[in-house]
Amino acid sequence: MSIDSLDARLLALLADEPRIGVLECSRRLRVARGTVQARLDKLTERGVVRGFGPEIDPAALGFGVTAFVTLEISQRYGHDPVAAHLAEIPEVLEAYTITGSGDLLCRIVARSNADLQRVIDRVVGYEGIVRASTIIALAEQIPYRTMPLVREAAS
Amino acid sequence: MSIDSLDARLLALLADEPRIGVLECSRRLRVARGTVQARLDKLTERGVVRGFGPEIDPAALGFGVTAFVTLEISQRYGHDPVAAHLAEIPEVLEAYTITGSGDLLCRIVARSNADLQRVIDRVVGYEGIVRASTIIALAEQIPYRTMPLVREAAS
DNA sequence: GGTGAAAGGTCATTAAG
DNA sequence: CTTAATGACCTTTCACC
Repeated sequence: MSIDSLDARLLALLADEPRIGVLECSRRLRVARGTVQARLDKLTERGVVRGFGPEIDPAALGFGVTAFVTLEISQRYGHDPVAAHLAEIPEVLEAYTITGSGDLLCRIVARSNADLQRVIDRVVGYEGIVRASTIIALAEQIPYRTMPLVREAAS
Repeated sequence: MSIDSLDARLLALLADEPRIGVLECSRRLRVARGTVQARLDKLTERGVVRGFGPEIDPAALGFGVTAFVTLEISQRYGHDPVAAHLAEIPEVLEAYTITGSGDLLCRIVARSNADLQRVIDRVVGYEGIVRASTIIALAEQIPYRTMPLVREAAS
């Protein structure tokens, strides 16, 4: 069901130095290269590893402002058409339906506070959305991480 | 300052098929291999590409419950000791200081709703935290994405 | 374990800002 | 003049059978 210590060490190693290959991993972990390959294959097919795509930093692209916006949805509209509307806005990085009276929480980025206003205007410019409440992120105290969780799952 | 169309197409290609190499990218994009390498190096050193680490799916590790928790911080404590406390909890995937009266917003995962209670108890078991308000994510309407933003930045 | 194939580096040339 | 792209060559290293 879950993962073991070798899986966790393998993932930590790849997170640390993503460009090293399977052979190099086997040397660092003192196991056969076939073992590393088998572990990686299993982790991938089980969905633990989604992929090795490039991680983009929105701030480096000029989108230095992050905000969390809670949307109140009109009951007459479902979530899906609203989600479809949000999906068309590039600055909406993710969106979740949350507990409460038909609400959505989404993460939005913008080039500046003024630009954030433009993005929010575009978000709420849809009749299914009744109200939006915006929370601006001032500082990133803990950047997105999963490694501690991997270690936790292995123990 | 920003990126151009070739950068965007390169990032989209790598996001789509992460396992292809530099040479394959150059063939797909009809440019020289050195060009692809130079673009990737520049994107990396400018911080646009943070890395190529494995993307871990917490749900596949058994942490299927996601929650957003807003913490109210006692003014006598700074944010930093609270952030240090949160950093020790593996289930806290990220944390931001947000606008408002000394608050923090963090993303938390747990194995179940019952397990979420345990995690939140651990989070609030710190004297610098006055109050916690929890929002549970019911469904992922838009999974985390950056590609639309990359296209936006390139245009 | 062996083999075909890439990665990564350097170079000279050419083009464009 | 500076920056970028190109094709060529080379050596090391890896992935796959």
